[in-house]
Amino acid sequence: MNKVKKQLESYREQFREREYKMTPQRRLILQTLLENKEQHLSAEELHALLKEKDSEIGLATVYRTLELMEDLSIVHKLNFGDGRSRYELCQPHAEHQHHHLVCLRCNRILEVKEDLLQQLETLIEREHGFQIFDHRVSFYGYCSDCQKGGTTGEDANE
Amino acid sequence: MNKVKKQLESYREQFREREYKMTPQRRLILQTLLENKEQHLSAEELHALLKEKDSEIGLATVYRTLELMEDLSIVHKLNFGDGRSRYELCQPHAEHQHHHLVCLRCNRILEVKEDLLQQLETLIEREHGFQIFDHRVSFYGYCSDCQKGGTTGEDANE
DNA sequence: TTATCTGCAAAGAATTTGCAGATAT
DNA sequence: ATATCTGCAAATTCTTTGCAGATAA
Repeated sequence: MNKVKKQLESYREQFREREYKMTPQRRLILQTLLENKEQHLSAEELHALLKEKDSEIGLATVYRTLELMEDLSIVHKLNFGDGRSRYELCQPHAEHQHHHLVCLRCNRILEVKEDLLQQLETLIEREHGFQIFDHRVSFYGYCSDCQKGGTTGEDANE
Repeated sequence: MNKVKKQLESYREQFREREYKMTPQRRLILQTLLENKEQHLSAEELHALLKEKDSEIGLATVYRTLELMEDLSIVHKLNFGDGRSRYELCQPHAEHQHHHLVCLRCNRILEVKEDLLQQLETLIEREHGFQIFDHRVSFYGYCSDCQKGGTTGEDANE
C-alpha cells in the first residue's frame, strides 16, 4: 500500500507550508483516518482506534490535531445531531463534498457522490449576492434495508 | 395579533394528540419562538429572552420543551458548528425547510426560500433506494456585505 | 537550539437527569 | 385523582486549556 505513504507525504507537505510539524502522533492519526475513510469517526472513536494500535496518544491531542487539520482543510467536521462532532477526510480532488443520507431508523450514514447543487448555487449567488465556497447537505429518511425490514431495525450506533 | 393566538391553539392541539399538557411554560416558550421566528435561538438565548419577560422558567425546562417540540416536529434542531444547538419553528405549510447561508466572515445566517432539491432527491431515491423525508442544507461563503467590506467585518455573534 | 508539540489533569460549556413538590386535565 | 410537568442542583458528556517536559526541524 504505497498509495497511503504517498498520501501521507502530501499531507506532510501541507503541514510544512503552514510551519506545522509532522509528529508521530499526527502521522498515526492521518494513517488511521485513511484506513477508515468511509467511517465518520468522532474524536473518541478515533482515540479508541489509536489505542488499539498500542499508541498512547492523549484525547486532547486527538482534538487538537483534528482542529488543526480542519483548518488545513484536510478533514471536514460534520454534525449528525448525535451530540458529538464527527470527522472525515476531505476528498482532495472533489469540487465539493458528497452528500450524506442519514437513516432515521438504523442511524446508518450512507453517501451520495452526485452533487447537482450547481444550479441551486448559481441561483443563490445571483439572487442573494452570496459567494459560496462550500456546502453541507444531509438527507433524512429510511435506507433501503429499513424500508423492507420489520418495525425494529438494527441500530448502527451504540 | 390574533394570528399568534390561533397558532398557539394549533400547537395545543398537537400536544393534546400526544397526551402532552399545555403548561404556561410551554405556552410562553412557543410564544417567544413565534415572536423570534427569524432568529435561530439557542436554548440559553431562549432562556434569556424568557427571563426578560419575568418568567422563572428553568433552563432544564427549556431543554426539555425543545426536545419535546422537536419530537412533535414543531421545531427543527439546527447546528451551525458553534458548539450549541439552535432551534427554529418549522414552517407548517412548507414542503421542506428553507436553506441556510452561513457567512464565514461575519457569521450571520441568512435564509433562502428556494428549495430546488427535488431533482436531486428524485435521483437519490431512484439510485440509492433511500426514502427521503427531509433534508438540511447549509451553504458556506461570504455574504454580500462581507464581500464589499474591508478585512475585518463585524461578527454577528458574541 | 528553539518554537512547536504532547500528555496529563483540571477547567469549561452544553445538555441531561433525579427527585420532591406543583399542576393540567 | 393522578400522570405529567417543573425547578433545582447534581451529574454527564464533549471539548478546551494550562503547564512542564519532550521533540521535530
